[in-house]
Amino acid sequence: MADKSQKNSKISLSQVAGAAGVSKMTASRVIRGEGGYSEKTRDLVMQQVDRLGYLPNRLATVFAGDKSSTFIGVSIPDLGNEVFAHVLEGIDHKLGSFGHQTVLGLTQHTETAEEDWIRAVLSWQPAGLILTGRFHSSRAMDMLRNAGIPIVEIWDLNSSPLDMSVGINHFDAGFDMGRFLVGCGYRNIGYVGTSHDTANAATTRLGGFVKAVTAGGGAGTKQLCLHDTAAYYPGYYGTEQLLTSTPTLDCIFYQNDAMAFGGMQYCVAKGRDVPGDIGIAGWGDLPIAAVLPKRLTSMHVPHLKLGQAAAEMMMSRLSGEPVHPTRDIGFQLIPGSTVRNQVLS
Amino acid sequence: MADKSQKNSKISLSQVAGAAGVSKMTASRVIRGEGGYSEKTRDLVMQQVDRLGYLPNRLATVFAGDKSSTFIGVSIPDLGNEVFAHVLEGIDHKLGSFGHQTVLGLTQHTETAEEDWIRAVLSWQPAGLILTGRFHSSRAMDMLRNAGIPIVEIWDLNSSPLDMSVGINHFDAGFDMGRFLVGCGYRNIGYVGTSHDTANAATTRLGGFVKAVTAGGGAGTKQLCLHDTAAYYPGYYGTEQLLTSTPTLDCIFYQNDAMAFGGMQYCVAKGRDVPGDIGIAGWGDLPIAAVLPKRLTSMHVPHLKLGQAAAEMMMSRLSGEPVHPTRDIGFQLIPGSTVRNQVLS
DNA sequence: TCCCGTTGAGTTACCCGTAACGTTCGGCTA
DNA sequence: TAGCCGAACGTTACGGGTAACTCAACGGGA
Repeated sequence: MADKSQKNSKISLSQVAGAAGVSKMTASRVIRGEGGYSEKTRDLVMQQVDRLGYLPNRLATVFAGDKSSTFIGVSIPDLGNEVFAHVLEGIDHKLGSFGHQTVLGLTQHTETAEEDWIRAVLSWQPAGLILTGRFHSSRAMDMLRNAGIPIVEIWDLNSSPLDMSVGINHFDAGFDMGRFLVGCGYRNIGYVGTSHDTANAATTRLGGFVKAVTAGGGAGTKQLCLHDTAAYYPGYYGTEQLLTSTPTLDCIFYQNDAMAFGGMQYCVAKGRDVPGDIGIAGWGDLPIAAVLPKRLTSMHVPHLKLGQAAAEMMMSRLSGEPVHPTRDIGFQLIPGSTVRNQVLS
Repeated sequence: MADKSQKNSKISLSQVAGAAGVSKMTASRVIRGEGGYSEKTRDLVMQQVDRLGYLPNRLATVFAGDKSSTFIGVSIPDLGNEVFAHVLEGIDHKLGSFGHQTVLGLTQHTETAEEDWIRAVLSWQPAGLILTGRFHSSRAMDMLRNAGIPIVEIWDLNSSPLDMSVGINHFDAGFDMGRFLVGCGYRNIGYVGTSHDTANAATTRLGGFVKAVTAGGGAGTKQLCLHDTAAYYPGYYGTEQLLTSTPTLDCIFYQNDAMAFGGMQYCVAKGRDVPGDIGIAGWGDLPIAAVLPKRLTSMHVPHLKLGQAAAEMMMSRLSGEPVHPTRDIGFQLIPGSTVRNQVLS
């Protein structure tokens, strides 16, 4: 009896059944609680389950039933950016509450890393995929279409998604920010961000931004795209670079709040008054804003809610409910006090 | 020919084999590239693989070979804390580079959530587990011991781990910070952190801290533990609470940098000079420190490296190499300038 | 007493790859 | 030209669990 518990290797259903003196099928029925057995049998089986520490092998279940698993592949560009950490948190909580698991993939903003990850994760027969962004390599697109599982594209709202999409329209959001800054009277506006090989939401946003600035009579936006992470320190030295090469700028828009904060610190360190001398606008409305004396001009996106919405769409689809394929989660401009007061027109 | 590509359902090896006019086994050999086939056969098979978009079903592979999967379960308390986001990033990159996948579990600092997640993830036959912290429920411990797979406990160095452990000694780190602050001449030191139902690294750290302060002649540390997340704003209002109830404090140690930064902002807002009136010390050395005019007194822990080290230990163990069961990743005290200069003794 | 429905439990086939053999066949040697 | 060998490829069994089916025992009503 006791010698069996020495074994480290996996306990299988038939071992449990054998120990309980019943057939595999009976043990299976008891463990799944689907009925068709006497109470005595149930006790016999459950006793052995406890004694042997049996854990069902879900791989085998998926395999046998030709049904999909309970794990969802989730691709995220990176976690250095707080924004995506919150999105992921929202996704994982919601998925967990439905008994599903997150299989993570950090793609480093590259399509090839995403493609490799998609191939790997699809080979494990996931129930669905949640992908950040709407740009994927063509081979990735082929695999995704062939997979025949629910897919939610998040962050960058895709009006004609592979399957489903939730996020915001980054072009519009960039446009709104541009119009707002122009409305504040700024005309020589710069941009500091990071560049990646592939198109992404930040690029789209910048497109909308530039359009609004140009349409509003601003000079062409002076752009600086660093080959670095979109973090505090790159924001600092990016601002240094930009202001050194173009000292006439009266306002800078940043790819995200971390960069904007870094930029603001540079300005403060150099004795430039914000927003008197120069306006600063970020993106994302980081939690740190709650304790700063000056609220950073930014754009609020409900990140946690976005993640939860993505997971909910996935769960609805998996349970066969009708799901609207796109969902705009919305954004809100935070006027803040790092730009001049808006000029009423 | 073309009508087959309409099918969304999974393409199996035998379908590929059938289309190529060879047996399953031959197709399998070609796809795995293990040799034993002619070039003509290889071309025939690979042609069908491309045409049909065949993706191997890894479930079946695991099943057939009785080998484990390429899943590594990774439990993390939460991602609101930047620190753990970086650890996770380090883990996922390293695992990914070895062709393994991260199955994420956010435990919200609770043992029951961790236990539920462990049960769920073990049923997917992961190759190994990486768990944050060294405290687990007793049922979790049973399952972990029975699982017979490599386990790395991270963050809080466990000198007698379940299997392997990498991290730092939080008691020592807390002690060092306490001794440092006492050395700076502080005697009425407060603490602001968050409380959770279960023991964790922050608790251990606080223990070491209190011991050093008491041993150094400081008054008993006045502690405030909020039921909230360890973030900027809780640091702000926690400081307000603590300083209102105990105005005589000359220094506050925080659970992490975010709280410390929030606390510092409160002090600044109330016109209190840091470190003239009051010293501020945090924990974690956040990236934001790089752009602040005053370096926050803190403790640097190489988070990314910690995550990578955990993944490396896991990979070494899985490939059968000998692995030292514990690894101290080390920490470094950042004196900063939010405390008074150390009094030389 | 016979028949039939119900309940409890066993049997078989299957899912998709792979390991371990078996088979075929062409080429080389004696 | 028999004999042998090895490359190339096929066959079979297996793994853990489940669906669908079969079967035996038992009890109640006609």
